[in-house]
Amino acid sequence: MARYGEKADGRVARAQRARELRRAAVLAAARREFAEHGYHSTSIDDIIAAADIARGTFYLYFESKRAIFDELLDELFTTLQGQVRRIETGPGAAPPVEQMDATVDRVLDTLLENREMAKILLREAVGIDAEFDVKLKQFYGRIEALVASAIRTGQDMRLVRGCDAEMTARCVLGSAKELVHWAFVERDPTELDLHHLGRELIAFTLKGLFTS
Amino acid sequence: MARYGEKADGRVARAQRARELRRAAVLAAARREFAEHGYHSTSIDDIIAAADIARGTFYLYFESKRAIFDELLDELFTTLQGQVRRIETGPGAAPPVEQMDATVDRVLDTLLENREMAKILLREAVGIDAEFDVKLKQFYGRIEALVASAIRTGQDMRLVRGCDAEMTARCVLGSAKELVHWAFVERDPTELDLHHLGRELIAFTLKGLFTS
Amino acid sequence: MARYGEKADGRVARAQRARELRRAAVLAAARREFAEHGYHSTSIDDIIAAADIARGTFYLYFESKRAIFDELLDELFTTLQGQVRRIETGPGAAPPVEQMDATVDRVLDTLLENREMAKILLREAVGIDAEFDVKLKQFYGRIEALVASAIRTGQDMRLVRGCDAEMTARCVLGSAKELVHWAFVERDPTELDLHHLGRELIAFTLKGLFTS
Amino acid sequence: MARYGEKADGRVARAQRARELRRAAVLAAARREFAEHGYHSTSIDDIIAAADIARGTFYLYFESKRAIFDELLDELFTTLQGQVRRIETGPGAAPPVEQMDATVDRVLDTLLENREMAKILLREAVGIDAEFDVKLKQFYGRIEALVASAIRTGQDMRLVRGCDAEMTARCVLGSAKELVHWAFVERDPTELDLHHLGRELIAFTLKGLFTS
DNA sequence: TATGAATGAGCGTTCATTCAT
DNA sequence: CATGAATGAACGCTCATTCAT
Repeated sequence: MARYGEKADGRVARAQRARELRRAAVLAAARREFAEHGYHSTSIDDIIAAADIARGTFYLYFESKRAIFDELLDELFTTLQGQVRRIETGPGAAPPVEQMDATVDRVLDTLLENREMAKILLREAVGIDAEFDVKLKQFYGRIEALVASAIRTGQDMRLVRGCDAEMTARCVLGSAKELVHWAFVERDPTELDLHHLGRELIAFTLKGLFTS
Repeated sequence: MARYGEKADGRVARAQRARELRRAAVLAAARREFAEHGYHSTSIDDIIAAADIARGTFYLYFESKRAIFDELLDELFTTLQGQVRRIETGPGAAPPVEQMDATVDRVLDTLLENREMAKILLREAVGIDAEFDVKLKQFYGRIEALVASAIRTGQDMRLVRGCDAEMTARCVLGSAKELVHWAFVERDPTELDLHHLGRELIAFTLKGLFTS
Repeated sequence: MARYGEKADGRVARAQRARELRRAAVLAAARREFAEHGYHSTSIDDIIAAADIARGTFYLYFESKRAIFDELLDELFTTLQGQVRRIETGPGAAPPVEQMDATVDRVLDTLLENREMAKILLREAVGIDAEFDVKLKQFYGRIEALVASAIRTGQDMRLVRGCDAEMTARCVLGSAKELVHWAFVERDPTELDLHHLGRELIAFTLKGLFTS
Repeated sequence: MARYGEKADGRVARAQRARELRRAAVLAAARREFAEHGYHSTSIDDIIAAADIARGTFYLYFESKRAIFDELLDELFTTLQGQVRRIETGPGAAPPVEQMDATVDRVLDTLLENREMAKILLREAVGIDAEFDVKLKQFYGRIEALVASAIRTGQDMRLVRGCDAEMTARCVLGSAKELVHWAFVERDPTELDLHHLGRELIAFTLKGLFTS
């Protein structure tokens, strides 16, 4: 019956779980510190003090300061990318504007739930190192591609102006980033009406400044 | 006749010029290094190697690493702020859209002429130190205020939609920043049609995505 | 029984002790270097080489070069001040000269036990920084005040000549400092008869040069 | 007739004189700076600014910072040593105490005339480097030898107690140094009655504290 | 002779990472 | 697995000295 094995497995599994809990606690501590002070101004000392672990323990769970920062970013990237969905145009699909509204609300809610990492994402424009720059570029690149593709679809449907899809996608992305930066870094997003903010963003994005 | 005086003045003036040339060369080297690697990843060593001067020489011309960075930023801030003008609405003023076009073109040309510093401005989002953060915030804050004020004026004239002026100004600023980031950091701005880019930006800003 | 706790406590206590030993070793190394070369001519490099530790290790134990120097000085100040006592004149007190003898012997023994720091104290007249100058001045000031007060008491008792107490206290202090400097810096105090030296100092201080 | 030679000599001599004036001016500037801030806290920058000369010019007149400091010290040493005279005991000589009085007054006046260097001498106990320490030791050693010799003479004449001449000479020297330090470094010697100070010093030196 | 721009060895300090326990 | 003392490369900066003009 492999009782020993079972027992051992149980022990191993429990240890595994404990390990994961610990790891998550360190990640959480690092997230708080990075969000508060930025990458460069956060030292390993800050993180281990916040996580209440020893110096060496940190390196049992993470390869380096860079690695934990990467992991935190990847976590947010993955979560966010799950919220941004291609706009469906098939029969029976919800109206595109409704889909946009829903996506924007989902993204804003996700950012609110992860507001520490959101701050990091918006603050650490670049400058950590070349690899980080590439990662950031890829993340925004993917979103931009989605937006550009939506623009092209909209153009095909005669809903969207005949504009340069790539450049305009950047403009859309920039509006969103700046507005979110304003809300999350300069203001306190818990005290703002994020739904209203989403509507203003979409209105600007779709209609621009001019009265129609 | 004062030949001696003239001669001495000549020597002093030549030395003065040499000094300014050297200073400019160090500034240029630092500009290249900062633009390439960002503030934190650029060391005094990098700068003096790029400028081909000795350690001490650097400190003959600049007080500190921070000081040279500041000077480079201020240089760009001053130049840029001279290009952004309040839109005139009085009788005899050019049509607002023409004024916007002109301002956008001027700014894009200025950025092209200072593209290394433009990269720095767009890359170093924050995190150098508190003073720098304030400076950056003030710079963008001034522009945002200008845009918000233009939006309010436009609203009074029934040209602009009834939107939240502050949030929308952020969106406008964000569109511009992101588009310029795309053009200057991810692409090579010398190979792009900046005039076309400006038109796309203005079109998006004024009309949004929708076909009118 | 708390065997685990005991074991853990034992480990912690041992680490604590090791830390203190190491700290003391660094202090000793610094003391030797400072005594040999003075504050300015002793570099962190000298200290860590003498203590056979790495650069960073030094900063685990001391905040700065200044801090370790201060600690060494304060150590001596405290020890010395405990040896210098106000001369008792109440009934049942030992004769003043006996008290002086005892104090001088105690101080000389203390200096002998701390001869490296004694050298520092006598050598670093001033010039490290303003704070240090103040500290030194205060130390000697306290002693001078004690001596001046003893002189005034002696004058009241008609034991001491009618002299300027402040100036004469300086003379007394100067005699002692110079004699100790001679013994500790120019000679090897371990090869001198410090008791004899103390008697000579007191004889000079009390009786001067002249045959009575 | 060697007219040319004479003219040339005249020119050379005039240049020589100008050179010496310049040199003296630099020395004076350095003296002021060293007296004010001490050796370590005085930089070449301070000296050339005070002397109003160029960096390179300094090195035309002096080999190094150390060299000019040495020269200033030597200057004072020489001047002072000329004022301290062996006490004459032959027939027809003035009474020893009168000679002491005169020497002390001469030395105090000389120190007053050279009070900047006096401050340096008293402040820079040591720590500049080994060579400087030796120089200082030799200077005080010579004075000590003079005093010790005077003590021995006095002992032969039964004027002076049977004390250890070397140690007691140190005590005498120490009294003087400390009193002068008090007057010149801690007080303003121009506002003190140096004659009175000299009398107190001699009284203490000869009679000690006790009432005779 | 006089200049002052240029030099570079050296300083004190920091901090991400390693490793013996 | 957990610890935290130890490490040392790298940093920004200073300043006595040199040297081309």
